Amino acid sequence: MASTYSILLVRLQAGFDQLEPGADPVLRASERSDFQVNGVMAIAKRLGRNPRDVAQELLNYLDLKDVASCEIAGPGFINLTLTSDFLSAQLAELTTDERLAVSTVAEPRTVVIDYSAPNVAKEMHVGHLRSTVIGDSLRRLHEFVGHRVIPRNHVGDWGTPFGMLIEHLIDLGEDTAISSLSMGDLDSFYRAARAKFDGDDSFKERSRLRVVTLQNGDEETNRLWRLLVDQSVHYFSDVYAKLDILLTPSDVVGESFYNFMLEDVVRDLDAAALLTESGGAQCVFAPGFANRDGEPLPLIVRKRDEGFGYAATDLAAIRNRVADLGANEVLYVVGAPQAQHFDMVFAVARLAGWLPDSVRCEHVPFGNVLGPDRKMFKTRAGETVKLVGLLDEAIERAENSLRERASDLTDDERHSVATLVARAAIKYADLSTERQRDYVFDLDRMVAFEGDTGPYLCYAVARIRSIFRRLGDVDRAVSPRFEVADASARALALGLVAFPEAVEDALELLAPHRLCAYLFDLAQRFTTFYEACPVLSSTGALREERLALCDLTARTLELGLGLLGIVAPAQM
RNA sequence: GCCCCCGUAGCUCAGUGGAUAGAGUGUCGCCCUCCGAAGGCGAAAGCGCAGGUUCGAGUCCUGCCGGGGGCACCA
Repeated sequence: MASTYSILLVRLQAGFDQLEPGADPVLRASERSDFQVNGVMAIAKRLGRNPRDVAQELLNYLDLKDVASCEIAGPGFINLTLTSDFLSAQLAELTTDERLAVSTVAEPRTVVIDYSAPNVAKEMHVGHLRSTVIGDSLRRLHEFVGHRVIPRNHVGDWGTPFGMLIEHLIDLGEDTAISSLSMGDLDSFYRAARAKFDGDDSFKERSRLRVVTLQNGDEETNRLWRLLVDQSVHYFSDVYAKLDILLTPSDVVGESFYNFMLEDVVRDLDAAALLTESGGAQCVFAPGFANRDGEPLPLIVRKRDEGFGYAATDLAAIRNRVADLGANEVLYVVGAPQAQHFDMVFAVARLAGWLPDSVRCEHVPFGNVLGPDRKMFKTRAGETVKLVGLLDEAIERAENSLRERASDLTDDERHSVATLVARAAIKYADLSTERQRDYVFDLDRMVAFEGDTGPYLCYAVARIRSIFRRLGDVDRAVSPRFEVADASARALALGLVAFPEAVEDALELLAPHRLCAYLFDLAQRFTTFYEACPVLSSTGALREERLALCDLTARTLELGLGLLGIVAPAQM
């Protein structure tokens, strides 16, 4: 079905085209009426005419009678009020539309989304939360509208630390090492290796040699390396499961995967005459980048010691994604500090011809997670905060909150509900702030059942579902005629029909927080309606309408939360 | 020094060049013989500063102030 907004826009566009072909009607939701049209003033300006006269003329061209009434207001706004027939018809269509009026795209793209990217043999910590949660939501959004998403978990599974990690593994013995890693205590393994590396020169030398044998493809060394990687990937999967993140081991395509392509990357850059030697390193100088002295800033693809930098890996990855995976779009959900690096990598990839203009390649940056002191979030001891620990604590707090509020859940039920609520709390808190901005991690606020939180949205869903539980699940299929006479019901209805634009907005801007804001607003509209309009004690057509509004609200919240990677419990 | 991001209510945050800048939280005041008060209704409270562009600026441009980040071989 066509969304309410899109129907209005098509009609308006036809009218605007007669004034000035292609002019944007600037259709927006409004507080003064249902929608407002702001585009007239701009046209009047260009035509050198009085805006209200132009608005008056436009009304002659507009064919809106069956959908909305118009009123010219202020300097030249046009306020639209939907006819009750039209609003009713839109609502009726929604009741039978699984997609709630969100259309699928006409031209599906192949979208590579690079997200999460933890490091092998290292704990997943809060630093990975944003990439993981935001990337996962972007993935769900793209898939929902019909794009083909290829997730890539670009894990750090290569480089100099692996010499020391493998030597440490050998020292421990495989069995001991594996059992220690499989307990998920990756950090202590890493730290032990690090400590030996820093304090024991012979170990350091062994580690250095081990890197060489690893990179030369020594079979036994690679087997040991593979053990480390597999154990870590297994652990990551546990964390993803715990957080309900879609990533699987088959999405893991780590740095090592591109290893054998790096020689070619450098060779081809050289062949394209893009390569320059500088300070012993092989570099590409893309125009527009300067260092702190104002001199050209290189992208170093091959270091002085002949090793490859991560720039080479990222270039190889772009090539692979465009040429082999057929990506039309590549999104890197990586922290904001890497902005310049990606600018340079993309610039070089374009210079080399590996990234055609037709391919959208974009760094999707996000701000830091800060502690209460507004510095990077760390424990009191200055260590990174484990993701699983965070989730466990959130579950515990959610469970306590649920226990306090006399609910008739069994202990098992309460625990599984608490798990869902805790996930909702953490994910929603992360997704609901504007991506680029740093945010202060405050578990108390996240798990609060009051306010703009995941738990509040869960509660809104649970309340609605409880109505239908009382009802015994009957009368659900009726598709009533909607009158939406009550102001709060009408406000709710307008919220319901706005869902497709919220989804599109989040997609276009790669901004899940837009969807969050919409869902919270919808939940508030619902509770206002719920206070004003008794459902079960009403009768006849009114009751049918109210039940249908309840059901639509629950479905919209559930679908919207689902696109954020959040599952709301039906009861809590 | 150059570049990027951010400065909105006491606090945490929304705000696609449009009308009277919105929420949450906290504070204060109301509302449970009524479907889940984990809620609702109401009040007080704000765009860092100065210019500029525009019919119209929180939004765009310039400068300044304040905070964070990046700026050649760790990714």
